[in-house]
Amino acid sequence: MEKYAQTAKRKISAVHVPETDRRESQQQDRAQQDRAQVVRNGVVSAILEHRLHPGTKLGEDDLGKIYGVSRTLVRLALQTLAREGIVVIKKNRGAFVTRPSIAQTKEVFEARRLIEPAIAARAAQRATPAFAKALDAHLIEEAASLARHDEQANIRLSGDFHLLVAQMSGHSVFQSMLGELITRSSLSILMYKSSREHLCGVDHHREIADAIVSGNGARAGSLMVHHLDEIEHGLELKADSAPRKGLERILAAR
Amino acid sequence: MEKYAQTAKRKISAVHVPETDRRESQQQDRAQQDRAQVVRNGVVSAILEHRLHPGTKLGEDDLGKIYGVSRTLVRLALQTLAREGIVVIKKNRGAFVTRPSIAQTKEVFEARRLIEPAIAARAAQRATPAFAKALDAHLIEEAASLARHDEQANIRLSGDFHLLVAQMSGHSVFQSMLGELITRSSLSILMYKSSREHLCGVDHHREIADAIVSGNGARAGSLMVHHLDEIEHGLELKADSAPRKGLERILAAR
DNA sequence: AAGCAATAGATTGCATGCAATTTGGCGGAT
DNA sequence: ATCCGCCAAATTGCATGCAATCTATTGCTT
Repeated sequence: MEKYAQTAKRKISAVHVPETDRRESQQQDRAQQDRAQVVRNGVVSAILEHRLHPGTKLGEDDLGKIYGVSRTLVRLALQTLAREGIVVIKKNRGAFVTRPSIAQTKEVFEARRLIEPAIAARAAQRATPAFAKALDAHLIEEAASLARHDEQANIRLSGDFHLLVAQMSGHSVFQSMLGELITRSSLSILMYKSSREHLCGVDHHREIADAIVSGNGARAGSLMVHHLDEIEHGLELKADSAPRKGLERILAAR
Repeated sequence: MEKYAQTAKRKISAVHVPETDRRESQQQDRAQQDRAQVVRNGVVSAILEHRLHPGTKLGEDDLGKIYGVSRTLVRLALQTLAREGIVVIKKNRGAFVTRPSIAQTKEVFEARRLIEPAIAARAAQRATPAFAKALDAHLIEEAASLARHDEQANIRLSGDFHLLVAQMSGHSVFQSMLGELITRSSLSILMYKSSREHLCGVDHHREIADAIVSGNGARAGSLMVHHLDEIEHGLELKADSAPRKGLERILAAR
């Protein structure tokens, strides 16, 4: 439990975006200082890669030891995560990985169904060869992760696709909103995914990308909604199977 | 500069909402501890009431002295404000009240035009007598503030109306998103409002409320879009008159 | 034996202190 | 006279320490 690679949002930032856009989004990110971000990203990665489960307690000292930083920075990271809805801080109790309720999960997907079509449509309007290339490169990588059955990579790349589209939209507000929603979605998926077929193929993404590149915003939007619907319907959002957490979940499944 | 009343979101919380909703939104808020929130609210109020202007530096020691808390808590509040987009933190430089650019302002309003109709429609679906009463009470208060030419109160109440509708929607994700957008809108309005007629009458709000109470979601949504359009068009978002900030900009333009 | 109370341990909340970085002023060189 | 570089004051970045709160174990009482 000593090395937590921080690979989230790794290659996303390598994509070229117009100068004004980049300046703005950077401006926002500069709000967080470096080392706290490392902790935050580490936790997010760990969650996305199933190393950390909903309900797990994140002690300040524990994290501090792992990352070699003081509790001050851990606290800061935890605070950020709390604002993103990834972690819940209970007063005098500590921080815990959020265990999204069914209602919360539905809310997150509803929000995505509202925002993402708009994002996709905007991206289609602004499509350029450079963007097309970036999309293509991403889809190839995504397909590769799927081919080699690298679930962890695929989960991350799957989210990155949506983030990439958001970046193409050139709308920093939508972009940051979607960032939060995607992470929260991942948590929900992690918690409620039906045991069978959890990985959505790359086909949807491919279709959406095509629509965007060809400038067909309306089609991109409706495809996006459909895609999100499929993801949500792939979850078992029933009250009975609901909050299966850490160890119990695995044990209870047998 | 000694007493910063913290009246933001004051009566909002007095509105009755279904138990499940309240529990969830509280759960989120508990992430911030009390005293840091006091600082945060104080700054927000100060901004909304024109006591603090875009570009102003918010020194840690200064705020700490004013509110009687240590820099640790000030830092936390500043961090929160930064995430909300109200403040920009420059590394090793300090925190400054955000000076929203024209592009950012447009983005914020675009986001609101997307989200708020959906919120209004949802609110209309869930309309209950209790909610109707809350809306009515709010509109009366808003009209009163307008009648006595209390601009500060009106600015705050005007934002609170939208927040109230969001609360009625029972959608905590939309609610928190809108909270941020509204505060940022206020900043933009503060910066770009045309010198003449800045206060939008209470008429729009009244119409929207009526549509919601009568359960007409579609109408509530379109009225909302129209309302937001009017607000945005009331701003002077032209590059020339744009960021009338300190002196640098004006001088640099020559 | 079960339930309650008190104490000990652990963990978070917050403040303060020290190191690092930036800013503004001062002096010297061109 | 202007520009460049250096030094000092101020401010933020971060870590540590102490107090407050919660949890859990132990022991006592009924």
